Amino acid sequence: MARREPLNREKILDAALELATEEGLEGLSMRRLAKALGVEAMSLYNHVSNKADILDGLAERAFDQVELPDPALPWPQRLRAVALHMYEVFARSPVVPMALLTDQSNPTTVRALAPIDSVVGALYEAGFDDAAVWRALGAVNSLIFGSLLLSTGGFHGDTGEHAGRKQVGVYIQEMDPAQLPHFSRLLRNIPPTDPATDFERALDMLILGLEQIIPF
Amino acid sequence: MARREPLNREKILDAALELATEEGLEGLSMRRLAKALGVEAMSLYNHVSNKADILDGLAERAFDQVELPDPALPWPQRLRAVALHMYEVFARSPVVPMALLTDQSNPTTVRALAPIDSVVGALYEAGFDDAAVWRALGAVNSLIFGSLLLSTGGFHGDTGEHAGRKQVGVYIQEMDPAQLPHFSRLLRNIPPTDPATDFERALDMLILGLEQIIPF
DNA sequence: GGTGTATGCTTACGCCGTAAGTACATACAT
DNA sequence: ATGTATGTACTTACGGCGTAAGCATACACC
Repeated sequence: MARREPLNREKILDAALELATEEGLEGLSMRRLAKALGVEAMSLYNHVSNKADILDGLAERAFDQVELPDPALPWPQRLRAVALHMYEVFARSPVVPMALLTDQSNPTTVRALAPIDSVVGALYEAGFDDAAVWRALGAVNSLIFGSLLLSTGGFHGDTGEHAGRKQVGVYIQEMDPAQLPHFSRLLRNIPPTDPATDFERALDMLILGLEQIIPF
Repeated sequence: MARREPLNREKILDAALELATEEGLEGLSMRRLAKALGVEAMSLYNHVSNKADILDGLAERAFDQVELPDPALPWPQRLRAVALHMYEVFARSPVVPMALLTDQSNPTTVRALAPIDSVVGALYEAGFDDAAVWRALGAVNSLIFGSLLLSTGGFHGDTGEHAGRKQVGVYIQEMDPAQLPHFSRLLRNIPPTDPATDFERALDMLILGLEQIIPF
């Protein structure tokens, strides 16, 4: 009886990322994941400790892909580079920001936190004190994660919805232009923008704002 | 046999908000909600069509609490006022932004979309074209929802975590200051900031940025 | 009193994460 | 060559979830 090629953590994470990318976070279940690997659900527990562990692994892999910028660069460019890379990496694996924000994942390894450290370093170098660094870090993270979540799924009536048009069309028909004049005007003319460049512009505005309040 | 006080949608929404505020979105289940109302789970379906309907109801109530500013105000102040009110209202009911961003709720009524319409109106008045309005709306929403989600729950290693100290303490101990020098310095000195005022500052920076790029 | 309708209860289905126990293939010691 | 230990996988089971379907009951109105 031919023994099956053995399972391991990496294979599980590979399959989990693929499944979650196709089916979303709620489509990623231990049973479906096992089935995709040709295995029973409980067998997974020989290689990962639970579902949160899988999500942590995916998050860690993602953080790991974020390139850290040359520390010699001026701080605004460093901040910009890290934030953009984080956005791009997470946009490629939308499960990860979703899992992070819903507290289903909470990676704490050095590898995962290195990009954050880089951002914090840039802010300290700019001359901000602890409180200002804390606030600025929060603002940058909010923008990154908010943009990601709004552009993948959440609240279609509101923004993004990557592909656009499809669901938005429903709103246009249902909406009474007399009651929501501006919003319905906007929806009638949705421009073909790309979430990534939209994020980039917002980030630049934020960095501009930061540069204007650095203490001297 | 004493007939019980009849159920209705409002009572269900009241209890749902209370339960979700105490137990979080994942603690809000039809069974637990029914138990809190002294009723069986399936009885709820006589008054709401499903769980998403309950979440839509909560979101709508929240949006309804957002005060719309005097249209006579200059557009930056109007934008600021709506965004701040949205933040405050949602911060009071953290389930709502969570449900919106995870696509478990998607309200489409006029009442729910009025604040958005107000924001869009302010941006058009500023002179932005469709694409710029679309982007600015996305940036504002990202900041609002990102701030809310990061400060309630998501990714403690990263930011906010309202009460602070407790979980952060764990990180400080586990973290190697040699590998994450800046981040560990920051965590050692977490200043006692309030998420709401942090959001306010970030919003002001964003509005400042918007004012600088209005076309003339 | 009879009937229609709205409300609530019960049961059941197919999911979920995972605890606990079992079967078995290989690797090694004797 | 035989026996044993180890690790992997499978099976079963528990208590949760959302909700479809069917049944019981209490009231409003004739």
